[in-house]
Amino acid sequence: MSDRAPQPGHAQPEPPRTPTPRPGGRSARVRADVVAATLAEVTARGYDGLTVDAVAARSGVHKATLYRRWGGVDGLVADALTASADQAWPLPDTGDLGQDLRRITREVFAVFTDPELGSTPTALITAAQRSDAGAAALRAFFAARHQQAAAVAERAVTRGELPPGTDGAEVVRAATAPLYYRLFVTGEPLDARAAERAADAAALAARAGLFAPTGD
Amino acid sequence: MSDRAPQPGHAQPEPPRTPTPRPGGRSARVRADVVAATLAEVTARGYDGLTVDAVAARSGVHKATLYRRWGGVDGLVADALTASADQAWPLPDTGDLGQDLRRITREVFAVFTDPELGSTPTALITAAQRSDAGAAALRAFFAARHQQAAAVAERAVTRGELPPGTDGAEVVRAATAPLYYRLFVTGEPLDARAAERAADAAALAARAGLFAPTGD
DNA sequence: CTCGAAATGCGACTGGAGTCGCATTAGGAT
DNA sequence: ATCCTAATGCGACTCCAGTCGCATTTCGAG
Repeated sequence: MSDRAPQPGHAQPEPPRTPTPRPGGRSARVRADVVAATLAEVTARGYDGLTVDAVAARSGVHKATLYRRWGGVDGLVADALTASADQAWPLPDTGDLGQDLRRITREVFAVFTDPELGSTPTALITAAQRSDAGAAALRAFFAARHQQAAAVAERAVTRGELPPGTDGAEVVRAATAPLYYRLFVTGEPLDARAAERAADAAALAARAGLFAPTGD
Repeated sequence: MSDRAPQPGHAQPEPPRTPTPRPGGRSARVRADVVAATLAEVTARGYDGLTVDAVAARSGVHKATLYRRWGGVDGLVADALTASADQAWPLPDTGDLGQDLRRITREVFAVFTDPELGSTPTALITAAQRSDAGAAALRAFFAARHQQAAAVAERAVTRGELPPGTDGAEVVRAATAPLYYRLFVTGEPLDARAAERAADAAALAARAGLFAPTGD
């Protein structure tokens, strides 16, 4: 407000000196607000109703800032997904692989068939498929999920229930894939029996050693 | 044409006589052009590059007509998908369920990992997930695929390889779901080994009777 | 405390998607 | 052959997502 301070004179050649010197600052607060607003918007209005303007209005951050830092709706979704990747799902430990896998698939079933619980992850996953940034965030998201859930298979290996060397993440993928397949690819209705069957089939294949290197 | 005379003088109240008397006409030709243009556009520019204007320009059909009849990009994709649902995939018949399923999953793998072959179905599936019309078309598309491919399981039942009452479509879903799961949900890379493992796991579960009503 | 630079706020501008009313064309029926 | 009507062509209009240049604020450094 005092004077202008228009970088006069100094046009010396110092291009790549400090590319990103001080990113930390209020940016952190802004980002938190924006992520929260994005999640709230995507939950309230679904993916198709998600607009940059709405996130700007809800978060109090200017629209141009959102476009500058996130590049658009895609980036917002990707960032929200990244922030959501840390949250842990309840991981069962019943002492039996089949039971554990059933719990996992039932949990997936319960979350995504509940309009309240499922709207946010559904919208997030749908939205993330549309951009490279979103796809990368989605990969990281599921990688974290798989790695986390692989523990049930690893415990089964320890118990001697599964052959050593079994790829735990692959077991989890086999168990949950039919559910996500229906939810996000074919759009077929999902029921509890399908969830159980998928878990049982995965457990069966895992016990047969199909997910171990020597099982080939 | 003889008896059914046109009541010219009769101004009697006949509101719901012929709401949509003659839809057939050049509409068929227009539709064929539009579907072809939509497929060409979605193949050439991907889903994000698909615009109504581009389809209008390529097909020679006016933009307003496209919006009137198809409602937008979503409807165009849905119609293109419906038109594509009839095309048959090569269906193996090796005499062994495991081999047949492996052929199927390898075919899926081959198509979707080939940039040339896979771009159209990939874009179509991605696009279809964004609207109700597209989702409905996608369901029909996969229903046709499943019903078609279920034949390999039904033949296995006839051979005595699978228990009677086995849900053939469910077997196919189990075999292919892990592939589509990676392709369209997690975005993980797809390899031939994963395709084989999915087929083997499905065959194993099917033989164990998990997809038969008594298998519960 | 003061200064510098980056990040944000701000509003106007642009471009294209989508809509509307009307003129024209084409197919079906008498 | 001729009329009737639905379907299409046409262009202008609206509206909103996304961009740009500049003013302002805030954080880090000295």
